Amino acid sequence: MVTIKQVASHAGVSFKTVSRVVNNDPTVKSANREKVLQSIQALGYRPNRAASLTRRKKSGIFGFIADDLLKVPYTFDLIRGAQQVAWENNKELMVLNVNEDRYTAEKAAQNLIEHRVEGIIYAAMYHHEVVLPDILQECPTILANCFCKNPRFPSIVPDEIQAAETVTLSLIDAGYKKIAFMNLNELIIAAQDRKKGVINAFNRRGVSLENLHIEPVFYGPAGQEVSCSREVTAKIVHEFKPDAIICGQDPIAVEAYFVLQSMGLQVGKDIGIASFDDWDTIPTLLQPALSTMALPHFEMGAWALEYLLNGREDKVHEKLPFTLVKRGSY
Amino acid sequence: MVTIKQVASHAGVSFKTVSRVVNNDPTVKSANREKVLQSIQALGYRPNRAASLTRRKKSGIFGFIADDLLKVPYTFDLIRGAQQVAWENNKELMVLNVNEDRYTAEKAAQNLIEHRVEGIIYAAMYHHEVVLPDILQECPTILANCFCKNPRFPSIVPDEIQAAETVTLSLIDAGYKKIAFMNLNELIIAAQDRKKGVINAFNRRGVSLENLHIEPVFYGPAGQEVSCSREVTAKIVHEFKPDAIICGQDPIAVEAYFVLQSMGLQVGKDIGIASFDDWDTIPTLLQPALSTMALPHFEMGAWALEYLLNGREDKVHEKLPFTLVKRGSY
DNA sequence: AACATAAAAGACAACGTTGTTAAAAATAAA
DNA sequence: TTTATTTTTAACAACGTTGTCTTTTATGTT
Repeated sequence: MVTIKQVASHAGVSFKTVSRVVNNDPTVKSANREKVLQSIQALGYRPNRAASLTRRKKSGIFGFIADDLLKVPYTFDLIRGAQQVAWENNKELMVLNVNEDRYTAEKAAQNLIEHRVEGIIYAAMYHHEVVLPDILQECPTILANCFCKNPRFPSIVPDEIQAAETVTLSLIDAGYKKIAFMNLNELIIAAQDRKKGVINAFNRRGVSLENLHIEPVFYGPAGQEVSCSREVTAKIVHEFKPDAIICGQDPIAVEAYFVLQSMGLQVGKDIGIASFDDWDTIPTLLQPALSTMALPHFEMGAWALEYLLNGREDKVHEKLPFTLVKRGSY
Repeated sequence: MVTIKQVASHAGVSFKTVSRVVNNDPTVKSANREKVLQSIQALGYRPNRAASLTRRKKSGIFGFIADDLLKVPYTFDLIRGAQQVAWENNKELMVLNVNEDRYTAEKAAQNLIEHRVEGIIYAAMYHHEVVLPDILQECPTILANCFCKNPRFPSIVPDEIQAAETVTLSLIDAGYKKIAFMNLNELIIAAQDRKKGVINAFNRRGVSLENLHIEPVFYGPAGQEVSCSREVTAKIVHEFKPDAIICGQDPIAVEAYFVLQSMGLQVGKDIGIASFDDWDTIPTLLQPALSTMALPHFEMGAWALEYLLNGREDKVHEKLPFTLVKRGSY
């Protein structure tokens, strides 16, 4: 490949002048700058990042380690958010998808550190606790959409309580009186916190908890969960007779819609439905479109990169709010 | 950070010996190797990739440019496939998500070339024609899930004709007599090719085309398409009276299921449904689960990286087959 | 015109590695 | 034991940049 020295001799200046032009150093006479620019163009010169990094102290690269689990569409927004902030600051993001057996987080972190990244975001597909390899202590690291035992790692997670409280208040204020909540697997933090949020809302509005029914629809250890959304929907409608149902995630709502339709109930009219996630394409695929609490994935990604970018060292454990996306389902 | 020289003086050898140990050079006495290894451990040495790249000819890095559109869950498999092959060969993949206005493919390619990547995969969310920036000609580049006018760029795309033919043959052979195909927007290549495939199947089995009805359910220019899946489903069932429907993509099937249920028709019993994509979570969310032609995203990603890895220069335009995932919908 | 000063360009070391070649040490052969 | 040969280590250049310092050139002042 063409080097700075070849450009220099082609332009008839010293190679240091070429370096100055490439780095937009203002102390170059415009006549020379012009000559150099033309030579760069003519020879097709491309700076060699590796070489420049040997002299610069900062690499300008940030790492993003993604739990392979990253299968759910909207989680990609975590990457987007981080990348957006990286672009705005002329930084680069190296995304590595990891996977327990094939390519471990340990290996990924090692690669990133060898590239001298300025910081690492470790992101998980769903909000849960993770165990990090020790090597991550060698580099500023922030957890996104997850947390770990070691308090020295800062983290940014969605505010599950706020989300549940917000959507429940919205339902109550819209006039719904009897609400059922088909929760996620109670083993996961999101389910536990959302339960609190729903109850908070009832208490804040002074509504008796007799008008609330909470029941999980996923059981079993993570990864091999069994769903019983349809059965629970049918049972709840028959027995508890709610006028609104909150679903723990958008796919549950899809199943609920089917069951309700088969029972002759019209969503949005005979019964209100709300949900969590804003799982791309699903909410608008339904009729009426699904009102759902959108996870702040993009915002978490952006927040995490911003944290690293600012060279912060404080061990924050931040929570970001969900956003209510109101559509026609209640 | 710790350098090779610091390790050397700690271990009491020359820095070249440390370099040899790091690179697994067998010509190091095991006693010395041991000493060096311990020093590396003790000092927490991490090789500096940038520095090593100044001397090595190959960077060991491949670039992956993803059309931002990458919003659909399964498309992530393109990246997974490429990454898998990269891992197996001890290479790295730099994934850059691009976006018409914010971060162009041009800019992404420039960055990758500055990192001296050995090759670039340019991947699109859906199978369509793309326009590539000229800079990509400076580096071995292959298109995945897309193609472009310039024949000098090799490409790997899904075999739409094969897919449509396969699923149609499967339906005919399962005894279905009247088949409706709710196609994608006819402006896109997938819709055009699948139409051919469906017709091929009818011809191969000698079934009259009177038993086939093809109609698109998306209209308008890409990006601002209007869907009329529900209307078309209802109309087709009333007028054409098919015993099986093929949906152009899984979300269309979701809508069809709703319409059919509302008409009192049971999928898998009264009417067969098949689809394209294997759009994660959707097929198994439905009841009965949806039989669908899975796009070979993972395989395309892997194939593309393999192509680059082998230093191939031939201008192939390869097609990879879909896989029929048979579930209960027909 | 002479001088002082500021602006621009150049020379050269340095970055942390690997490649090459020479030297030293270990081993085998005589 | 000496010599030849092989194995192992070391010395030093090289990679393509940027940082620092010096020199040259241009500009302004008297």
